Amino acid sequence: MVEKEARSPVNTVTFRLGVLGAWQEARYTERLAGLELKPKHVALLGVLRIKGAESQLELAGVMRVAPSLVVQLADHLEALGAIERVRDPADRRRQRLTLTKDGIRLLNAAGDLAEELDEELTAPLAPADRAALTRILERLAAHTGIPTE
Amino acid sequence: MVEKEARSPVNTVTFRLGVLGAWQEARYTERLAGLELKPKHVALLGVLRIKGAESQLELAGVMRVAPSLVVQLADHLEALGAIERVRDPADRRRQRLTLTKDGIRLLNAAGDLAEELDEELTAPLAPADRAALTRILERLAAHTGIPTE
DNA sequence: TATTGTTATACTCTATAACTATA
DNA sequence: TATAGTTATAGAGTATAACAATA
Repeated sequence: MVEKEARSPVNTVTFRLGVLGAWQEARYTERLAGLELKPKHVALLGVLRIKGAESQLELAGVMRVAPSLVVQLADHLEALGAIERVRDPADRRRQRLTLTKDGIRLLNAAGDLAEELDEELTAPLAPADRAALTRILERLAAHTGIPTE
Repeated sequence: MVEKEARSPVNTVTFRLGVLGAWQEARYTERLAGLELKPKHVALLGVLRIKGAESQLELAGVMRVAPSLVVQLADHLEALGAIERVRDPADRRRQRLTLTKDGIRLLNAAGDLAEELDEELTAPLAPADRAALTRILERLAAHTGIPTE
């Protein structure tokens, strides 16, 4: 009979994802400051490009955040000129959000910043491991229902 | 001349680590509730087992959180009987924190919960990819100075 | 005077609840 | 009456600043 070794939680994937994720997100937040964006704004823009959104409520569902948060994020993005809100003529309660040219530029700029951070983070990894990490995280994201482009 | 493809930030390692990490940490927080612990408490216990701490200030440095937060976390863990605070006789300003038997039990229980979540999260991965993920995250943790047991 | 720990306060993020407009 | 969006409020988490004890 094999006694299971008591492993410290700090060595689990769960724990390390949490710590590394928070660490990397903090650094991303700093770099995004120049664009007047925070990661959640980027997430909203990203979802818009991937699949659009027939309503803000739908967007809240996809992003798994409260509808009231989508309002705040969209307010800011609209003020930046990154998105446009268009009332659905068929149902005037709904606001359709669309990416503007400037929004696409912002999203690409945010993408460049994220890639820079990727480079820095994965610098100590062998090329094969970098590729593996990218592939595995994509797999996990897809499996947990996180939007993927 | 190769034009670099504009990649969406949502497909970067940086962004996915942030989203997956927050998602998994939220689930871990739920499961830990029964132990009256939050992830930061587990982190403190974990660091204590790995390397001990000559002072709370040192612990704050290792954990990369404010000293005032260590006080709160330690207050709670002491109330649970998981740690003991012992004044350093040589320098009575310092509080040395030590894990108790109960603290070790709690840490192990928290480890079991994290392993359960690991199983669930990595279920869709091939065994080789699970191993790769564990190995790569450990590598990244070590490289960014995150404590490792 | 400098350092450790603690307490008081404030800020950020985000959710819940209440409200408005439209259906 | 039900739904989309919005606004108001509240809570969690954590940092910064002020303070106390010891060196």
